[in-house]
Amino acid sequence: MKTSLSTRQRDMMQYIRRFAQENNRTPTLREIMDALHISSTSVVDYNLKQLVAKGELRRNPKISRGIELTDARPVSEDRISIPIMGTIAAGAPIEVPESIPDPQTWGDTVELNPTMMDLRNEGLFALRVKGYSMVDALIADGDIVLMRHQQTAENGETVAVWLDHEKTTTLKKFYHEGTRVRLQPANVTMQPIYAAPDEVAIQGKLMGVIRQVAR
Amino acid sequence: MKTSLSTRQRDMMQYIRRFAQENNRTPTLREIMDALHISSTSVVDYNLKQLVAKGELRRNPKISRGIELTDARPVSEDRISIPIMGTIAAGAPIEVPESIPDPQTWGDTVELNPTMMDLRNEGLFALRVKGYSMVDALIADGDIVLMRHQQTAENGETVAVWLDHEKTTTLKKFYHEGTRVRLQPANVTMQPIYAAPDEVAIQGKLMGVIRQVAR
DNA sequence: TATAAATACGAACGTATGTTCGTGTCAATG
DNA sequence: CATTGACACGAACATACGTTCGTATTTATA
Repeated sequence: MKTSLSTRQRDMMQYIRRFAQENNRTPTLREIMDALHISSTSVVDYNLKQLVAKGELRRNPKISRGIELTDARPVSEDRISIPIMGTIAAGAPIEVPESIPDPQTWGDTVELNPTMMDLRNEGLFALRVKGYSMVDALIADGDIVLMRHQQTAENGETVAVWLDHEKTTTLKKFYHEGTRVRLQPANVTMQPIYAAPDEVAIQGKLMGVIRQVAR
Repeated sequence: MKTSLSTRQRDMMQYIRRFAQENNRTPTLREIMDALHISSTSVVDYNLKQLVAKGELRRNPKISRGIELTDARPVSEDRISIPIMGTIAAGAPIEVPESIPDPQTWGDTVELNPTMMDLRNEGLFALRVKGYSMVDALIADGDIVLMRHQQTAENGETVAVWLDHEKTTTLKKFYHEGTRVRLQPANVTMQPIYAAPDEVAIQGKLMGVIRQVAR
């Protein structure tokens, strides 16, 4: 049922797409008319109706600028922005922010949508990974790790923990074990660290990883 | 110069953002009026002017629905959709598609934007990883790997290669070595595979990895 | 070539939408 | 208590924008 478009209709589609792209809104009949040197809005209207019939567009009567592109609208507009707050470097303490600052002041951000990662938008922040200090957690140099601010952890969750004696923060799997906590590297060949609960402070929890290896 | 907003103005901003998000167009004065139970368009207009003065938005007089978010990203910004074509299971041959099918027929997709991964949109497809056959490449169970369809590779690139004798496809680092090719696991403790160039077929190249560990 | 279907024309019209303006309320200030 | 400035009201108004309609042109079809 792939009805073909007339030249004019194809031109109109192209114009509407470009216009929407550039202006964040769809054009009016008259804008289309002027751009394509059509002599009457009724001609535009006529062809618009054809395009609607052919499924290329939707139109909302009663609403000015009511043209809508049928394709350009994956529901995933529920996109969330996450601020990139700094860097994790091998050995160096992780820069974990005290709190998430005002969105206005964010610099770099990562924008996620549910098709790729479905996170509750709450206390999220991101860090760039520098070096290979976390290969044992399957995290490489250049990765971006997504974290959520939180002070507690369930057993088995990977968290950023502040170690009081080392004066550093590292990324480990967390386990409560009665009077002590066990911090387990993801790499099974490495030894866990044990500590008293009040010697460690959970800074955040690992939610996801993004890695780009080529372009 | 961080002028603060009145409650009403904050509500209006919030509503306008949400409306724009959902409808791909900004609301009219009357829509704002109804939504926020304001009794006159003039009140809306008044506060809109305030918001413009405070730099929160731009307005295009002469144009209906002429409100523009200052921080607005263009509607169909450069977001790219990548079809999730199947699964990589440990041991099993990788399902690498012969070619990218028509977008119309895509089922699941991942949507990327340049803030998280900046890829040339050309021959891209994605696979879900099942099992731990690729931990040595820092790829875990549940990850989504992003690949590009291609038949050739530069030295050192991680590619999906079809092995003629094994009748399987695996993910390895690729090296030309004169008359043979070396397929090197990312894990240095594992032995490389050597093969004649005509016994292997490069199916695609690893572009990125997406991992979600919690929500 | 006759006829129908598709497309184009342009003006009139009606509604959607933004703007203006005189007036009113309320809190802060002196 | 008078003054002032921020904000709200509502109705009238102006114009941006979509729709309709009778008529012309072009294109396909018999």
